[in-house]
Amino acid sequence: MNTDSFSAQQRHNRGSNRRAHMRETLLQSAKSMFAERGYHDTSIAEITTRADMGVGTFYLYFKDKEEIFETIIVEGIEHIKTLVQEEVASAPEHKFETFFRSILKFAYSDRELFRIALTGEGQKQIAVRAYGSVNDGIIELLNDAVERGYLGNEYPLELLAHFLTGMLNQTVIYWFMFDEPKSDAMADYFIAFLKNGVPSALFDV
Amino acid sequence: MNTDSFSAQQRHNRGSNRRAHMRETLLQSAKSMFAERGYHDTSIAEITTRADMGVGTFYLYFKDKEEIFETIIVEGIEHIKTLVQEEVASAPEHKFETFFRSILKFAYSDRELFRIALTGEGQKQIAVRAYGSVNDGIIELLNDAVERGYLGNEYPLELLAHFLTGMLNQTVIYWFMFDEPKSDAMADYFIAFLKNGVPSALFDV
Amino acid sequence: MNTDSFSAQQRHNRGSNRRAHMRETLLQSAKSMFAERGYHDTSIAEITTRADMGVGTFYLYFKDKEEIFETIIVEGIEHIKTLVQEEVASAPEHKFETFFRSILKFAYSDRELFRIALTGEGQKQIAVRAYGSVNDGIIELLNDAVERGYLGNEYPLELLAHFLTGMLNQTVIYWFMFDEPKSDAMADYFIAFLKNGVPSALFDV
Amino acid sequence: MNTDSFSAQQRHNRGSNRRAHMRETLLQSAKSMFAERGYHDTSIAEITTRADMGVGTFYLYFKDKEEIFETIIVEGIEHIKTLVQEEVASAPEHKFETFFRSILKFAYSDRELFRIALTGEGQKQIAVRAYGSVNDGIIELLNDAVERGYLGNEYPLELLAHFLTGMLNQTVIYWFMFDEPKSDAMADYFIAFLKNGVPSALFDV
DNA sequence: AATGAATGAGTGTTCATTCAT
DNA sequence: CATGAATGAACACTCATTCAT
Repeated sequence: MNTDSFSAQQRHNRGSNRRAHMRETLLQSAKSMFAERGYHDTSIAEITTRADMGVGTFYLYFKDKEEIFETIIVEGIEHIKTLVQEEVASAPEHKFETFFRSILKFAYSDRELFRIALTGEGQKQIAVRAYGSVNDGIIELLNDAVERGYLGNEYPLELLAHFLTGMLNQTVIYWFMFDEPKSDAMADYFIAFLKNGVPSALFDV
Repeated sequence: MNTDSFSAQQRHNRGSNRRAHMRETLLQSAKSMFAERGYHDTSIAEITTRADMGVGTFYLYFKDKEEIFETIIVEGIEHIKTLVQEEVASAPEHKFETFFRSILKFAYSDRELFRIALTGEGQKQIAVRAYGSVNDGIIELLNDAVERGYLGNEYPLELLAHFLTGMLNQTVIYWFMFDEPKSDAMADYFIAFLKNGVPSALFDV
Repeated sequence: MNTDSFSAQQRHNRGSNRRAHMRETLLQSAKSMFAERGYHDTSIAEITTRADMGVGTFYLYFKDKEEIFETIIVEGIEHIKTLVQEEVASAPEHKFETFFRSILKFAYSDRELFRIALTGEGQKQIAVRAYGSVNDGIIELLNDAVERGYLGNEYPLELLAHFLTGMLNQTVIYWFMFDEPKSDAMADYFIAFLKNGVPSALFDV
Repeated sequence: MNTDSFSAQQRHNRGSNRRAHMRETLLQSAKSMFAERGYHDTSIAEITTRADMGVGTFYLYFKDKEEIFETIIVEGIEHIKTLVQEEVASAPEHKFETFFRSILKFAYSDRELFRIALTGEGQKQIAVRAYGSVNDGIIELLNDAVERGYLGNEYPLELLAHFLTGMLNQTVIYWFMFDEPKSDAMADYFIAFLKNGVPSALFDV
């Protein structure tokens, strides 16, 4: 490799890194703006100002406002999914419990993402897709349990998955208001609830 | 009372009724528009056109777009709350179970309301407030149970309430996609889940 | 007719007149702007400012920029067409000559219109349509002449019409630069040229 | 001349040729884009992409979009002018007729150029200047004829020139719509019209 | 009270032009 | 010289809100 081609390579890498960096900066800027003010009350100009760029630059990286919104959600979910899958894979004996503990952990650390998905509206379907993704993960888990004989037909799986998704969802909303309990303690309560339901005495009330 | 003041009264009543009727028409129109197209994609002009009124008339009844949105949610929730409280009051032996059966029943019959609250882009946390209301109802119930000794300190009440709210919430979302099971059967599953949680075998997966 | 319905009628007329007046003001404003600066260099804001209205008002009367441009051309041509037809009809013995004298007269008095059509571009086809209209008028005249035996097949009519249209067209361009000769004297030269062509001696040069 | 300066010269020539070639490529690219899509709907990026260059390169050869447009017209006209002058010079007995036959021939073969001039939205009167050039050629011819006593003062020369320019102009427009008659046959009609004008019988219509 | 014409601030998006590499 | 990423002015168009009638 001669100096010329090396420097060419180097320049290309620098350009490539720069490009990735610009894109990431825009994503971060948009993410925080969307979280603070919501999708409709955030303008492209505000996103680029916070990213310290010119307005036009935005359109070098994203087709339109919708696309950056979708990207934030989709990539965010994808990222969490990967992390959760890794943790689940590393605990093959307790996949079910690990799944919920793991998802709560990462949801807590990326609460902003969920706030956006929940309040973002954006093309309506995107938030739905986000939750769909969580739901699908749960269904997969339940199916696996059924196949391996750990679960009967007590409930339609779809429905059970939705109950669990709803609990996760609302837990994040809870965190919008209160910071405690943090994800570990929260997961304990969550799991306890899953195991026992509500105290049966309540049904005498 | 002389004729004059009588007719004035009468006129006043007529005016008053008329006023209430106009307001109601606007609320219905806005509710259906918001449900169909979402908050941001609905214009005041569309609301008044569907209500068969002039645009200006809107502002005689509501301060702005925000206010009618809030009114729809708040009054809708208030209405359901009243209905639920009546049913709960008529079943003093099974208040807890009745509460959930009742809320699922009315939520199912007024799914439009929840769709608006959910897709309305949490305009200034209104949707949150809506769920807050459901949550408050649950907390009240749980407090009552604690006071009467039916419930210990297994979970922080706030948290338990959120789990339950989340389940209710997601159940409505489930109904956006599937129409079955309807509210009665749904309530059976819901209650069963509350009583038993998930099959404990799942924790061996 | 009672006073009430009379005043209603009156109000409606006033509104109707007002509407027509607003529209006309916008058309005049746009026409002069387009003539001065061309289609692309004229903004809606400039049009409405000159018309002493708010920007939004523009869209109460025209769908978009393209539409007002088209309207100016089409209505302008239509208007001139009517005037020319009236003059031609009033001189049944000299329709051919009258047509050109008349069109030159009105083109001179509405030079702005032609400048717009010539420099406006706008959806390319519009200017073409404008000239098409002039051309069609000529063709009609020539066809009539053929049917009545005054014209043989010396030239393809289409072609002859285009020669004449081209002369008219360029005459208006001439007027963009020089104000003289005015339409009457110009028409004399025009007609003389039509009658005699160029001095045949030129073909010996 | 030492080797150094030789190679410098060589390098300069190579550079010079290269420079001319780049410029020409850009002109061709812009010309075809303008012809296809019009001045305003063509972006610099599209011009350079078609020329297989970077956007920035454009500005090494032309000050701005306006300048390349003007260059296309001016150089195009200049080129045709040269060709016409050559043909005219080679037919000293029939300069007048040859001029028109020649200009029609080259206009037909370079219709793209005229389409651009005509639809380019008279950017700063460039199209006018283009026609001015044609007009000037005609005037020169007529002046020559006057000086040599072949032409009297039947018409103001300027005016006569405009009539002829207008006919040429419209002939090209005719060719935008119909491909026939081609330039030779067209020239026959054109000359015939110049010689005879319209059949005088038309003035009885 | 009811109307709807008028308003203009606000926003997404484009594109000619610059300049660091 | 050549490049193309970055820029930001400019603009068409929307729509919540006002106000004269």
